[in-house]
Amino acid sequence: MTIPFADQSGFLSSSLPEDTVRRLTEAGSRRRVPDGGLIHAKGDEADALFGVISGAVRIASAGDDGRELVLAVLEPGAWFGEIALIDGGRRTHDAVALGESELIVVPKTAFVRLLAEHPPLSAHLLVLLCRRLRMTFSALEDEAFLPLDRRLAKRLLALADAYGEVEGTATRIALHLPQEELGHMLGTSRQTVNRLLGAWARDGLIARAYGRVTITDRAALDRIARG
Amino acid sequence: MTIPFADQSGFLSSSLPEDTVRRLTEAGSRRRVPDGGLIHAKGDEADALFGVISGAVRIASAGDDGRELVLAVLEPGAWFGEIALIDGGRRTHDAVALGESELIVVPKTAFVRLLAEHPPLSAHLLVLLCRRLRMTFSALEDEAFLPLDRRLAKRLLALADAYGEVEGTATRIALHLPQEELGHMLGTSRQTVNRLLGAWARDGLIARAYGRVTITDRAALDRIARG
DNA sequence: TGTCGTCTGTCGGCCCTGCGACAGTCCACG
DNA sequence: CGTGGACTGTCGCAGGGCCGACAGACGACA
Repeated sequence: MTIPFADQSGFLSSSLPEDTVRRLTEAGSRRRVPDGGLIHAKGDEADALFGVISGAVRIASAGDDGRELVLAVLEPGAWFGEIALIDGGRRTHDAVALGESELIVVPKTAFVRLLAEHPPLSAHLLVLLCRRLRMTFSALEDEAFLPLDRRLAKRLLALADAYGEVEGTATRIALHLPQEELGHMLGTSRQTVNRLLGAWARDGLIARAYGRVTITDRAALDRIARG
Repeated sequence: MTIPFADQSGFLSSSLPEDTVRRLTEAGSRRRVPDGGLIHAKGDEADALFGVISGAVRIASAGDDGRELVLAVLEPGAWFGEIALIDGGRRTHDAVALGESELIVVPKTAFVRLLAEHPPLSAHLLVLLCRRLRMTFSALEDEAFLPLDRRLAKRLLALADAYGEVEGTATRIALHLPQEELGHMLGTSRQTVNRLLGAWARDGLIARAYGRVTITDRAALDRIARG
């Protein structure tokens, strides 16, 4: 499964003229959120756009039972929350801080004003929404088509791209990442994730540690991800 | 599973000022497509926006093997193909005519010009893209969370909404709809669909015919869909 | 009206995955 | 520095769903 938004680390800042980003940041204020702090919940009314300055934000939605689907983990530079602002609807997901995080909060009124006064913004938002749509389509297809091992391999590689810290020939995913969390991301159980990781660890593709995964043979993992 | 786009029968025409729709239709030409005709394939370069005048269009993407994921079946009044036009990328899905169909084809150049000359268009496209995103999110969640019977029930109800023909107390889905096609929509097998439909037919919720399904107890089906 | 391709209905075997259970390990926090 | 909570590793069972197979029903089209 791809991680929608994962390559959106730039979101606004990489895709919009520096000018626009500056206006947004100036219109907003900073807010510090503790680890696990709820930024907004699915179904909330929306009153702001957010940007990640430091830390990380987990975008997820919960099912009827306790299950949870993690759509993305956003890193610094990413912006989120624009959907409900644009269409006036409710929030589509829960957003929770992963580690103590700092955000930029742009009030709805300021965002709307900027949208009206600064025409380039809407043109760029169109492109960015299309990109999100493509990523979500891709996630949907992966979910429907790919066997679990390919999905897990893709997800690990994507996490490594976003959060990898190189250690010699290996890449450590610098996130607190219990196997149950991986299960949530894939819509599967902790035990199944454990079994796959176990097999890969035996073959030397990855190394497991407490709440942490390190990729030791990226090429082999890539081969699994591609089928 | 919800059907993304299913309530987009109006798409542009219901959400945009009549004025804009007129400009679009005037900028385009009409094209007749035979049953099963390929309008565009996933991965194609995009050179036009399409609107459905008559017939229907199936939006789907194929997996590596023969499998296929049907995202939506568009009815007259719906527009599609704007994503690749906006972001300049490839087509995200296959679009195939379902029954002899007539389309409006708006060339890319005309669409782009209208986007530039007619500011309200981009504002409305923003809202519409957000709506599509929400529907795709919803499809993704359904795929991840809902058991098969609920997904099938939801899909039948959505199809009945879009294509139902009332016959007394029953609603016949006026589409050629083999069970294998239903399986494709849900990412499951024909046999599993058959088993579920069989159980529901025994309980009087639906009636099955050759390539056709009729809903006879909508309330009960709704209860299944809601869990 | 006959024929052939499509669609339905149904089995049984098999595999994957979920789930409960439980022991062992790690580490955060007091 | 000790302890409780979190996480891992691993069974085995049960259930759901896939797949191949095949007979029978339907209907489009000649």
